[in-house]
Amino acid sequence: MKIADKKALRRESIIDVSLHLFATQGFHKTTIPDIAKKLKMSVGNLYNYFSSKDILAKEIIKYTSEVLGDEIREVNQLEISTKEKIKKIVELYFRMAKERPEMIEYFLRVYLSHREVFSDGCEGMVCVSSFITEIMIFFDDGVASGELRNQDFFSAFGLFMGYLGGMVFLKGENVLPKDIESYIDDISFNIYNALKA
Amino acid sequence: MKIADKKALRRESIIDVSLHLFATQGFHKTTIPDIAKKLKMSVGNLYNYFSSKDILAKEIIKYTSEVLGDEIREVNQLEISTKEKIKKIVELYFRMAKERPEMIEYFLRVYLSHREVFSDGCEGMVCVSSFITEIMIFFDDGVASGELRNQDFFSAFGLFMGYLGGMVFLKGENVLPKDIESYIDDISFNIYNALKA
Amino acid sequence: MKIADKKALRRESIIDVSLHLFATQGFHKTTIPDIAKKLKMSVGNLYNYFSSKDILAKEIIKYTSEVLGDEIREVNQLEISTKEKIKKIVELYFRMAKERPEMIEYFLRVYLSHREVFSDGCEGMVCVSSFITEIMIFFDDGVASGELRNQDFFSAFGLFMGYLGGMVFLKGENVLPKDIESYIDDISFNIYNALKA
Amino acid sequence: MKIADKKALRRESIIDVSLHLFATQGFHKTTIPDIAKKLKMSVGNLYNYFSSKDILAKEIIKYTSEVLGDEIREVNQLEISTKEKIKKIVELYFRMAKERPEMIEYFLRVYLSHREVFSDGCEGMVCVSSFITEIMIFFDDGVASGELRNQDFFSAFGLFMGYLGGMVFLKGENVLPKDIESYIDDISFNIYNALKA
DNA sequence: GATGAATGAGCTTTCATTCAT
DNA sequence: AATGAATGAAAGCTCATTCAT
Repeated sequence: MKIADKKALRRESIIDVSLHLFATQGFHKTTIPDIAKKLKMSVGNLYNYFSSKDILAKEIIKYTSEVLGDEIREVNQLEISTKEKIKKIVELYFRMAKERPEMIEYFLRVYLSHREVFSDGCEGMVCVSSFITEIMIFFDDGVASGELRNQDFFSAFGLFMGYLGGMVFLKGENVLPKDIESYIDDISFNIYNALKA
Repeated sequence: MKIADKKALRRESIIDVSLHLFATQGFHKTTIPDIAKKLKMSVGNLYNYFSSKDILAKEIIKYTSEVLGDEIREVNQLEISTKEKIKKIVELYFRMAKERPEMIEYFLRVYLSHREVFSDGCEGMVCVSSFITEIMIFFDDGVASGELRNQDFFSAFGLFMGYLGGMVFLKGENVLPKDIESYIDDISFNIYNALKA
Repeated sequence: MKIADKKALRRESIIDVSLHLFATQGFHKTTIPDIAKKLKMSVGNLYNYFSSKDILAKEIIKYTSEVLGDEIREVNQLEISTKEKIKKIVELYFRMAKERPEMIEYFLRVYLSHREVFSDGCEGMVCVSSFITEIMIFFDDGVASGELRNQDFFSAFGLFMGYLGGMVFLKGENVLPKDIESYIDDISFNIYNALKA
Repeated sequence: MKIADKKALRRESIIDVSLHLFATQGFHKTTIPDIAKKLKMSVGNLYNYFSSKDILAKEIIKYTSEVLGDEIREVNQLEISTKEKIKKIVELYFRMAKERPEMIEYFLRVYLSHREVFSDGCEGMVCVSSFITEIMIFFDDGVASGELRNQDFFSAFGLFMGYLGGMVFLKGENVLPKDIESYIDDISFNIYNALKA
């Protein structure tokens, strides 16, 4: 394997481990030595890959946004109704919340609430644009096909994503009486009703 | 004034100042000396009122939840349709987000994302029960009057509060093209459509 | 003793100990824990007195400059000839270099050569102005009385102070074959010859 | 070109670049990777030429001392009066301070003030002997020809070099009101007066 | 010789908390 | 009740040096 590839792999493994630790233990409770230890890597070497903890946090949100964006793009490209797309998106969101909860938790618990960290370099959601763009496409397509009411994008975006985020937050607090995936139908239905033409 | 009253007042002013600082600067960026300084009080004395920073954080979320709960209770007690109540709640939420942004920001940026702090003593949302209870009453009343569809409470709660929280987050990120209060009608409409019978 | 006095004393003892360590071990080789340890004080508390290592370094040079300035002022106030004043100043400089070598060494080895540290806040010798001012007075008086040739001040200052500093440097390198105080006459004579009218 | 020559060239370019960086940024602020980067060389390879940062620093001072010594030797070999030689030396010193300030700055700001670094291997000025030797020759010649007063060498050396170093220091601090070269006459005059028979 | 990823001790600085007054 | 000096563990980050390739 080439050295460049090896470096890229190492880089991704750092993102992976940090994402996990930040999401589960919190950004401030997770120290650089914690991350290095889990990676069996020296602290100094970690800094060869990411020159500060804040920069690492920003790279993680970009990465996360891309992964989520890619998944939604696939839904956008399906030849199905907007109603069905909504369900697909809710499904994939909750599936991720179950299988790779770190990603959604990172969004909710790190990105959303450490403005000091993201204010410099991630202003105006530029670091989550991959994700936002796909939601925008979903919405525009729905409006274009006449299935969704034409309204301010952020009003629709806030509903969709605030709702899903809120549910995952409730899941994280262990207050949901049922498995989160059992809410898929109800929630898709509510979203569709809210947004339909 | 009695000494007990004086103490209660002092206690509230600590909550007030801390709420403000935590919400604007972040929980970790705000130090106990910062708070004491702003209160013109010694750190030692501050510890006579709240025995740790974490306990202070928990008392603040209880306080905030009560203030928000009280406001919603007033709406619940009005003799108006559920549709109108939705609008009133959206209005009061956005009004607070504008006039006393600390409260909503504290919810979003401190409570939501520092599980380490709130996990011991605020499990399962007990520290925000005043607020949740009122939303529950609102929902049950709506269902009882036949205006709202009978569905899992958390499914409805997630929609309502996730949506509002999401909008305030977007406001905080300065990405909303319009003043948040201009969204009141759209959002109330969406929520009503999502929840109506 | 009043608390304020106690604090002032503590502050001075920090300056004293740091001056000593910086001058003998070098600025970078001396760590804050080193200083704290020698003072039997905690690292954190040291930061209550000086908010950074650089600031501490700047306060020390001001302090040193004042002490030296005070000594020279006394000479300036004597009713003696300029020739005699030169000798007095050389004497006091070498006496200090012998009795409190840290001061002169600090000048030579810390202040002179860590521009990064002093560039912000001590530009253009403002931190050593107490000392420079007295040399200026000495020189102006000498010119006024007709004993010294009227030349550019810096040309005279460089001679006087560069010479004395150079000698102390040589002393520090242990290359002088004789005790530094035995050079007093020769050096005073040279300086006088160089500057006399 | 032979391999040995290539190595010598490389070695010199390392000295050159390091001298520049140490003199301008300070010894501790300059890292080995900084130097390697500027040389477009790997750090590992740099260590093939100089086995530690300290050793590099010592080689630089030797090199610098030789360059300065060579220049002064040329003056010593001229058939001119000691008075004229003084002026020539002041001229060359200030010319260097202007054209290749790194050298003089290295003397003043690195060699002079990092005793920890030079104490092992450069004791008693052995690393600057090339330079000192020439000054010694200058002085002995002047005494032999009857132009200079016979005094302790270090007393004369401290005057000459302390003075010149002091002036360059003042130049570096940007406090000199005039260009340093405009001081040549005054300073040469002062030095001559101080040392003449 | 040449590379640069990797090491890890050590640095400055912060801050929740305590406690003598 | 009130003060704020004092503590000290722990954080983020740096960098001279090594060594597998």
